[in-house]
Amino acid sequence: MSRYAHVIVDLSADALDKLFTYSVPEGMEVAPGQQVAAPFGPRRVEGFVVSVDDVCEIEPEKVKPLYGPVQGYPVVLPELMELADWMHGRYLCNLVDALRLMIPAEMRGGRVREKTRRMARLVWNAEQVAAFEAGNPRAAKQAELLRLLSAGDAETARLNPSALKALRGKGAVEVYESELRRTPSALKSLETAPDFALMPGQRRAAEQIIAAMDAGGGRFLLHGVTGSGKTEVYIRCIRHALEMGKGAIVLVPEIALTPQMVRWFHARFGDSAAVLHSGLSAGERYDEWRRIRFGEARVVVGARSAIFAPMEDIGAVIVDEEHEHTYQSDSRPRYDAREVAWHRAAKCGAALVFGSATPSISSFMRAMPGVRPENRLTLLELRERVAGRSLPEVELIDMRGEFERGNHSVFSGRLTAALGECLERGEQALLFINRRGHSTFVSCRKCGYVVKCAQCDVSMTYHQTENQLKCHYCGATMPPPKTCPQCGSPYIKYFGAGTQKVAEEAKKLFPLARIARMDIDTTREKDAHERILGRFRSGEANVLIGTQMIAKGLDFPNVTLVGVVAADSTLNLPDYRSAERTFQLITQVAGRAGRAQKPGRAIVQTYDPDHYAIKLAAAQDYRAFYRRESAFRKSALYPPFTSIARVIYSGRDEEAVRAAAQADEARMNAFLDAGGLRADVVQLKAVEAPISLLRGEHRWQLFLKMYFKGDSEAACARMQALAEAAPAGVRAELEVNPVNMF
DNA sequence: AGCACGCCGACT
DNA sequence: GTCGGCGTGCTC
Repeated sequence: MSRYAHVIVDLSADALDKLFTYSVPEGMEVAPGQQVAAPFGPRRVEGFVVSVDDVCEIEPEKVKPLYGPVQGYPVVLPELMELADWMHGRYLCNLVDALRLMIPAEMRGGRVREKTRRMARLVWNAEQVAAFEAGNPRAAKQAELLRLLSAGDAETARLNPSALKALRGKGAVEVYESELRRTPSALKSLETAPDFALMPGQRRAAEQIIAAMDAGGGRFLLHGVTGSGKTEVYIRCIRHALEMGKGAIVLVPEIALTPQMVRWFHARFGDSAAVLHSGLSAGERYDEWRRIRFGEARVVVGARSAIFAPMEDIGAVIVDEEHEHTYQSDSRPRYDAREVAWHRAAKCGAALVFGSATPSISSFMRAMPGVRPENRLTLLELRERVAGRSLPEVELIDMRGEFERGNHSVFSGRLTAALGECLERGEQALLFINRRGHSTFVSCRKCGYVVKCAQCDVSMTYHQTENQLKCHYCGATMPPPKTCPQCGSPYIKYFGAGTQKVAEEAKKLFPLARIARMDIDTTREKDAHERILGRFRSGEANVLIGTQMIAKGLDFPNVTLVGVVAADSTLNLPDYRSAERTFQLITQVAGRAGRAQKPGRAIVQTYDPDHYAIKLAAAQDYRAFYRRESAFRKSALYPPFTSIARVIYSGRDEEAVRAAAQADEARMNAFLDAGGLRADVVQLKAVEAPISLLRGEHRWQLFLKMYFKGDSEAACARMQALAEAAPAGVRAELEVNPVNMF
């Protein structure tokens, strides 16, 4: 009986999102999840075997035989094949798009290359070596080489080439290729650390999760104030998973920003910990992946895509800082790692733990009473910081008063005084400003003209270090104008403050300040994060000024002051989550202060001190914020009470883009009426996107908001179909739960 | 995704 | 008359 393999070819196109049937030649071993090579039209493609059976549903003469397996083992575990299938339905992506997430990119297209090194090995035994040394007193270099190799094999690159050549000629030494495992730099430290003693709250939380693991699953929201030791709870759960003979996956928002977390895990779990993230070199990523695939590493710490780690028998899946939007992918497939984690944990009977000091509104809602069991998270709370440390005292400064008193600096009187005292005591400070660059916009004082990017509908930011205006959306640069391009007046003014300006003013104001600046501009190079944080950790720098990337997860014992330079910079964005993001940011940044013996203090500057997000962040009252914010979402019909989807249309021809969006609005209306879905819809509208021009392309959007219980899947499927059928010259892309609203 | 086939405009 | 534009369709 002939056997057939049903294969998804490794090409991403809607027309190829189906199984192709190949015959399996006699004697060839293939299994589901195996990567195979196959003929495809005139060419050779690679693909993933989905199933193997003896059913062939197409005309037998069309069937071609497989060339063969690419790897000797299934690269996609059965569990992950299922997960890919689920994603295919959930995220409306091609199956191959999901499958591609499950293996390192270097394994596709025959690109995989083991990194090898040429090594030299001694062939002769000790007597032969001794005899040679005795007989050739003048061959000192060769004798030295022989002695070196007696101690063990060595890389040829480190050996004297002529001596090596001579010895190879004599048959004394041979050279071989050795496969090399690359160890990511974050894992190179070999320090080890014992587990800490737990506080009662931590112990209760860990015990509950562990009990659930023993019972075959469970979902938890670990809400712990900053510095309450959530990591230690994770570690106990992972230990328990290992004791059960199971593995664990830990997701962190962005691994480059949490090197401390990685070091931590390696110190605790040694070589059984692996890291996976985009900052690894191709080879490193491949090696780590294989260590997991073959069970050498049983704990994975990684960013979003680590949820697809080829780990068998998972006991715990942990999502740290679950409120972070980096868990949502912003390119195809637009998956949400938290949802995938939820699904994967459920499938393999693992405990799922979402941890945060500032949970997302939607997660916290799931931890409230009355939620159906399949959507429920069990709330675990850590109300205290470890070792009796107190939360930082937070002080709000009304910047309007400062301005009226004639203080036009970015620092209020209070922050200036506090920073001065902090530095005098020999302690460290963190200054947070959510804008990079120097001035956020450049404008003419006479006519009000604002310099905008020619390619994007966005004002340009002045960068002093390069003396250039930059567009933060497309990266375009231009020299700052000397006179107004519109009215010719010479009164060009630079408004708003970014990290560069804050650094500059701090330098002027505080002679004691040794400043380190951390934002995208200073962290472009590899390992720059580590270098900057290293300078700060060692005390070489005593003021760290940065954007979002200093807000999270940093734990420096000597930091006693945190300054939030402009708390409302994120508050007035056209996004329903702006209050939530502002609250999270302020709470998280403030939480960086006072993490060791010395008490901490945070000073939050704002022009809007009465806004509930800012007031409640200062009070560090998550519960009150949750109540306020969820009431707002409910009354204004925003998620999680509704769901939002949109198709973004973009193209160079403004008219064509507009027409495409409006035509689809009409089609969508017809679909909703025909399908009886009208009552599920809050709003459907084709409108110009908030950023109407990006990289020279005009943008419109078809915006859909539906009630939570409505059939949004059907509506999204239709929107996806419309997007795929967009006219030539217009790109259209569906976004369900868009990451941002621009 | 590629690559072939196929039907309409400007070129030696 | 041909070369070549990229629209449509197919790949087991």
